[in-house]
Amino acid sequence: MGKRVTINDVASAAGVSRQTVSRALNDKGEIDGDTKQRVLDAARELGYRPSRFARGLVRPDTTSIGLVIPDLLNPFFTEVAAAALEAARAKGWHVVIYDTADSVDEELSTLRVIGSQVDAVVGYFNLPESALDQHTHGIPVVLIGREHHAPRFSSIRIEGAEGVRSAVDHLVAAGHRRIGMLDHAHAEPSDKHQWFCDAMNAHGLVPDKVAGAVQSVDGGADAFTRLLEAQPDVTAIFTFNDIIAIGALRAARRSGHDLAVIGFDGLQLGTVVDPALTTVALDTRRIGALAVEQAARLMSGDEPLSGEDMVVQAYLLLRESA
Amino acid sequence: MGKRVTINDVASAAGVSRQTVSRALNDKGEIDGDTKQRVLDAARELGYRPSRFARGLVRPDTTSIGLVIPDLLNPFFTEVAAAALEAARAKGWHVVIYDTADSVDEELSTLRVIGSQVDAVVGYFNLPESALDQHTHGIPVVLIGREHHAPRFSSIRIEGAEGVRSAVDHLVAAGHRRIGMLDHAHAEPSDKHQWFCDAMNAHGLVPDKVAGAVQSVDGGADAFTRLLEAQPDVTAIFTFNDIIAIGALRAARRSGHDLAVIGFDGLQLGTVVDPALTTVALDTRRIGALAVEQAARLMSGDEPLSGEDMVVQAYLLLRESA
DNA sequence: CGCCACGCCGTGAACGTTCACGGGAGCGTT
DNA sequence: AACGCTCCCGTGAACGTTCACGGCGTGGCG
Repeated sequence: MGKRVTINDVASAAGVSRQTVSRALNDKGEIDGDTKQRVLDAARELGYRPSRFARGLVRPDTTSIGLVIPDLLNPFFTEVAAAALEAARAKGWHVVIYDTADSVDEELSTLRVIGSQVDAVVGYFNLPESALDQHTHGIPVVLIGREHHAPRFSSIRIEGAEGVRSAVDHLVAAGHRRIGMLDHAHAEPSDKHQWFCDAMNAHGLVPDKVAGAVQSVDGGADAFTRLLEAQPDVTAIFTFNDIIAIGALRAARRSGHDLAVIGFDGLQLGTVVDPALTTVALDTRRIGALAVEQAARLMSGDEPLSGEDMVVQAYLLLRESA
Repeated sequence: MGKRVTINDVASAAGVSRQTVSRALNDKGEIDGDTKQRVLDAARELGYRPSRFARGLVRPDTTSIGLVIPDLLNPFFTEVAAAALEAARAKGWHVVIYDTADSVDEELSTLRVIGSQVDAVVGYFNLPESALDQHTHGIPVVLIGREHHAPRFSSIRIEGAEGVRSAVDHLVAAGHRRIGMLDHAHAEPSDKHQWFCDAMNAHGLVPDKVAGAVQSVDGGADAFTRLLEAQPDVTAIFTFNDIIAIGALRAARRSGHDLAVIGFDGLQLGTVVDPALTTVALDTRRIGALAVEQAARLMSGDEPLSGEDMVVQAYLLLRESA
């Protein structure tokens, strides 16, 4: 392993000083055309690459945040990421994206490696707060859709009870009484499941059987058939997210069933399927923007957003599938 | 603007030395439990955040690359990004994602800010190579789907002629003679348009009218109706990408036309629409992996991939829409 | 009592770059 | 000839952190 080639190596190779090399590379003035070319040649010859760390040390004007999401291929998180990217760009920040594949192990290894790379961390975590605290080396953390406790932490609250209630109201008004849910496949039920049960109870209905679904179109189709086997008289279904809903919709159509389906997320994607997906929508742009804003406040020491300013309200988006 | 809080500030506040602070924060041994707690308290009190640059300077074991894409919301680029993320993670690298919104101005401002942040740049650019060279401050650059010339640069070639030929073959074999295309809306025709024309000519057919489409579902629907107005006897359509194809498919269905449609990209998304989209597919995982591999070779000074090793071949993926 | 081992802590150095400043050569002006 | 100006270039210093090393006190063992 050869040592790193530094600016000094280039300097002595070109017969000039560090500063002149710096001038040549950064297109500063105050340098002769010939020497500049000579320096550039020497740099190429030696395979010189400036160290971003040394550069950043001297000009610490750039901040960058780490965005941690479970699955970039899920359009919901893509939308959140795009929104965060945009908000960060407006501040002149950089965004490093990490995909944890919805696995706690990956979260840990991500965290372990994130410390010396970013000034703040924003995203979705399953890890307990103590673990986050320990592996995050003193930088601010913003949790999306989850409570926080440590002072270095903050959060964005996702409030879906009302939106899910509207969805169930809508279903009930249309005459549905047996309503099932396709939840995620994790060990403990999701928030959405709780909201669903509350809404059902408010109508004096008992939630029908719940099936756990892998978060993909096929996973949704799978869970749908399982649910229908166990509970054949279900006439409507609420799902953990739009991807699963689309899978359920496809499975329903192929098996000749005519069910009402309501998803969760409000993805654009829901408009291209047939029938277009009715869904409980979340403003992903707002989520991304709020997350960045929280990180900004945490880093500057300002009072973080609180109360209504840090919650994102879900709402029922009526299309065709219910 | 207060000055930055450094490790020394924390040290004197806690009545210890830098090194002890460092030990406390990084969970090293060789430190007393009480002093460790005292240091941690002082750090929180002062709002201390370690500088990632200073850290990286002493332990330059982490490399990170910048991934530049035109639009993260386009699933094609999302898939490429996810693949690159995965390949980078396997190497222990970090990926900073930049979204240029398909605008040359944004490319420039992105480049301007990227220099001190990453060790290499990978992605899709419209900027001329001279501009890239100038604003990239001496770090390696990998171009996707575009030729390179400068020695610091490299590229991944996208070869679609054969795949598009198969698509046209398939259409012709099914009896289609009047085949139109929905290209992108930029000033000059795309590579895909060229491939399409070549394939048509090989059959002695003349390409039918081409409509420019904004790259969205609605854009595709729009272009479809325009094309059909101008050329009512078209029976099949080839499109610039899957998003546009899906829009065309939807517009066709709604207007009662029964046309064959073939897209380009091979998105997962194509399986959830009805009929499932036949498409000329690209292996996005391979694109992402190759791009990262090229960056690795450029940075280590190894011979970059060349010839067949650096091309991604498109192939016809038959589903239901043609 | 002498010695070594060990736990805890501090000091110089180094990482690679840019900034602020200073200085010399060349040329024109007074 | 002295002065000033412009153009080009080099020298210390600084950025904030970790590493290697050395030092001090305390306790155990021979």
